[in-house]
Parts: sequence; C-alpha cells; structure tokens
Amino acid sequence: MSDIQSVKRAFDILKAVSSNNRGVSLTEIAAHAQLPKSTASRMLSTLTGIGMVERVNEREGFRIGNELIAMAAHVSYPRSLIAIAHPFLQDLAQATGETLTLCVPDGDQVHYIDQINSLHTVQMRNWVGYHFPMYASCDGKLFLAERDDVGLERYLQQRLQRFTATTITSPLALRKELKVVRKRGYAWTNGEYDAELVGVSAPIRDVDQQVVATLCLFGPAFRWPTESAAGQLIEQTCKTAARISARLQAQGCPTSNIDQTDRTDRTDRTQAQPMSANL
Amino acid sequence: MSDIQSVKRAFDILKAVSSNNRGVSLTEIAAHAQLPKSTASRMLSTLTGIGMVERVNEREGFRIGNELIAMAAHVSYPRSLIAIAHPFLQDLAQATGETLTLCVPDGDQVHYIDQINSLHTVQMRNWVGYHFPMYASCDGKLFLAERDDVGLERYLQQRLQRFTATTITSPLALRKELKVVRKRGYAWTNGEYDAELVGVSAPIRDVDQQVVATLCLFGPAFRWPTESAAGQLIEQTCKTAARISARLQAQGCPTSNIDQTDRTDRTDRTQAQPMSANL
DNA sequence: TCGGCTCGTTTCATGATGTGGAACAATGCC
DNA sequence: GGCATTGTTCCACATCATGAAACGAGCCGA
Repeated sequence: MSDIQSVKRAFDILKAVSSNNRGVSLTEIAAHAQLPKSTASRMLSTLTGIGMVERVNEREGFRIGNELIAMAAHVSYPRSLIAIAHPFLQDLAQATGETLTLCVPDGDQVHYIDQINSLHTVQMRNWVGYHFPMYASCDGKLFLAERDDVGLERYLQQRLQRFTATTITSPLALRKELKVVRKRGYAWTNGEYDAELVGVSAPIRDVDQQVVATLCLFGPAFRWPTESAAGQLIEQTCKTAARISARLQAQGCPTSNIDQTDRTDRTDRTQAQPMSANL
Repeated sequence: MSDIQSVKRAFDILKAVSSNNRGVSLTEIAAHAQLPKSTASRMLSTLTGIGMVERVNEREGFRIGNELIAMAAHVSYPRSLIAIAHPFLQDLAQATGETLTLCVPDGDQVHYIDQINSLHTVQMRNWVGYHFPMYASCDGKLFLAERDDVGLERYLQQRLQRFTATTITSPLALRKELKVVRKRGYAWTNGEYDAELVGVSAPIRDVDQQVVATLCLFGPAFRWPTESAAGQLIEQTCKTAARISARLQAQGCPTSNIDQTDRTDRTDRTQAQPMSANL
C-alpha cells in the first residue's frame, strides 16, 4: 500500500537521466525530479555503483547504464514493441475516442498484440492474442502489400474464404486492392471480415523501412464514416503510425550501422592512426 | 559514498524479476534477493505502482514492466549492443588473457565500439571510436564476405592501399581471401594492417542472420600462434560470438515476428472466432 | 592572480521512513 | 476437510534516508 519513498525517487531520477542519452547534469536531474541536489547526488552515486547509470566522461553528466539496458534486453519482442507503441495508442484513442489495435504479422496471419478500447457504450471485442487471415483485414492487407510477386503468388495459392458480402475472394481483386493500398500508404476495411466492422490501418516501419507492425483504428459500421469522409481519422492514424516508426528507428535495430551517440568527433579519427601502444 | 539501501535492494528485486520474463513468484524473488517476503512484497508493490514491474496475470508472478522497457528503449544502438555483448567479452578475455574488440560496419569502414585489454605487460592500443578500412582487418573481411557480387565489385573500385608486407592489395587476392572466410566462418589477420598484429574475428548475427557486428581476439605477432596452431583460440572466439548472437536473437529485433512470450495458447486461438462483443 | 560563479560531493543532526517478524487472508493440494 | 504455500498487511522499533549547509574543484572574466 504505502510506497517506498526512496525507491520511487530513484526512478524519478532514472527517468530524468533517460530523457537524453548524451548525458544529463546533476543539476538538471535534480530539478527534473524536484529533489535537493544532495539527495539527487546520493541517488546517482548509488545508481552508478550498481551500473544502472553511468557517467559519460568525467564531468559530462549521467546517462543510462549497461545494467539497465541488459535488464530490459531480457524482455523479448514483441513485448518491447508494445511497451514503446502503447503510449502513442493512448494518445490517439484519447483524441478520437475510437478503438485501436496493434498488430504484427505471423506467417500468413495477422496477430493482434495490443488494444485500447473506445469509450463508447458499444465496444469492440478484445482482439489481443488472436490470429486472423491477412486478406480479410486492413492490417493484413498492409503486410501483403509489402510482399514481392513471388511471395504474393505463393500466398494466393490458398482459397480465399468468404466471411461477409464484401470479403475479397478473387485473387485478381485482391491484387488490385493491394495496389491501391501501396499507392495510398494505408489500408481501409469495409466489413470484409465482419460486416459490422469498419476501420483504417497504417504501417509501422523499422530502420530498414520494413513493415513490422500495423496500427488500426476502427469502430462499428453504423457509426463510422465512409472512407471518403474519413480523411481526418485516416490522417491521424497515419501520423501516429509514423510517430511510432520514428520512435522505433531512434532506438535503432541491429541492422542499423549508424552511430550517433558515442563518438561525435568521428571525422578526425576516420583514417589510419599510428600504431603506438598507449600505456 | 554510502549507498541507499532500499534503492540497491529495489534493483536486486528487479534483477530477480528480469531473470525470467514469463513471470517470477514473490517467494522466488525474495529468495533470490535474500530479503524477507514482507520487504520484497512492499518493494514489488512500489515497483508495480510506477510501472517498472507488472503482474503477468493475477496470481502468476511478476515480470519487467513497460516503463522500464521504455526507459531502456531511449538508449540507441549500438550502445545497447555493447551493453549486451560486453559481459561475453569479459568472459573470453578472462579465459584467454588476450585483447578483445567489438566492431560494427560503418559504410566501407569498420568501427570499433568496445574493447577489453589483455593482462599482458605489452598491451594493445585502444581502438574504440576509430575507423579503419575493411580490406585490411579480420573484422572488415567478415563484413565484406557477406556482400553480394554487386556490392563487392563497387567496393573494389577503390585502390587497396598497402600498409604492411602482408596487406592484400589485389582485388583478385581479396576475392580469394573472402571465399576462404566464407567457407571457414571466421577471419584471420596476419599483420595486414600492422605487422605486429595477429588475430581472429568471428561474426555476430541478428535474427535475420545478418552480420551486425564482429568479435575480434588479437595480440602481438611475437607471441601469437600461427593460424594452424590457434585452433583453441579460434574455437573460443567463434563460440563466444555465437553466444552473443543467440543473446541478441533471444531479445529479437523488429524484423522478427516470433512471439514466444505473451500467448502460449496460440494454437486454439489460431482461427476465426465468433464476433460477439464481450462487454 | 584573484574573486566570484557554478557544479558536484560530503557532512551531520534529526526524525521520518523503511524494516521484518508475526499475524492474516486466499488458494491449491493431498 | 485440513495442511501447505502464497502474497498482503500490521505495527513497534531504530535504522536509514534526508536536506541544509559547508566544502572542494573547475572555469571564466577581470
């Protein structure tokens, strides 16, 4: 019930430190956490001692330490994706009042991994944890739209089962639809899986511009606008997906080779140096 | 100087929690952190309150929370790579007593991002932060060996400058050497950049099997064995690189679609479900 | 070279705050 | 049904965290 003050404060400090990974000064941290410098100093010294925080360079400030990174690195994908994306979903849910889902591809299916419900009386079911075929959802269409000809051909070997009147069941029509999706950069669904469901989804891309997840904003057909009248919702969804992408890319992923943090004085070290052993 | 007890303890708890992301019970955590259950419970309740820890499912244990993930996610690559790989470098340095470096590609150069010095009197210079041409180092040869024909041809447009007697300066010889590297799965250097330097490097691969970094074990020529006599060192280096790869892959990267943590009961949810709105 | 400035660390008296044994619920299991 | 185990809450006690103030160390401009 009653929380431990010093522990809470330690994480306030840690949050202040993580706000900038170039190094934050004690004074800034203390101000940010609203603590006296002496307390902040003691906290930082403790955190540094256990490797949760480290000094950038003698007198240059503090940043997140290796131990903390290592601890968080034990958490596997896609939990880390959810953790990063969730606050953005919340913002959009707040702004639109509609239901939102986060979705990753899983083989030839889509897999819902996060959801925020609308505040409306009529709510959408919980999708988290469930799998669905790609061709009948806006999320799935985004993933399919990224496939090359070979991959798509292989996918189209299967029979496209009909769920509702609007389900796309012909390979030709699906190819045409994917062309539209590619051109627009988002996907719309008009009750292709469930007649009552209308929504839009936008792609989330990693450093390599691969679509690693999709963000979907949707609601009941009886209340939702048509695609042509939903400009506002579509734009907001795309914008939020772009923000999440940016956030993911800022973190970087192993395929990225860009180093923006550790050495800023790269140029004058770029070429060969004399090989004298120092020390 | 004097550390804050409760803060230190909080991180002991956190470490115990992070040891397993499926959920750890209070009793286990308390035992692991060597604390009375009451104290551990209070700690966990505090940590849960601020989102650093979360309950998996009512009575199923605790795991790392979103706030912690988000905090660590602010740290950008390659710092996260260093944090993960460093303990492995330490182990190998301990076992061999030789110098170790961690290296990432940066355009057509290699970039050293971490190093552990040997315990010998004659030490190697510090490479961290410096860039070097790829064709003259074992690390670089590993990256080049992964390039396709087009990429390699483009690389070979440049003149290969001679540094020592053993530097490979002919494109033909380099192609041949890369073939050997591909075949063996590791790269050896015999003073191609500096005559005094001999070593071996092994590839670190991400989920997509891309070589994202290399691990290099090296030392002074006057003391090091020849390649044919260095089987032990080569094997240890390759093994350590493989361990780091596994660690990276366990964490996963955005291009991975595998979900091993959140839903174990995937099979029975795999196909479509009735669309009744629950709640 | 000096004095004033800012930045981080250390000291120390004070009592607020964290502590852990024990009692208490709440499940699960024989 | 009773015993074992799990997590939460209580509460008296003193340990431990606290923050104002003093201290030391650079830095800069005069």
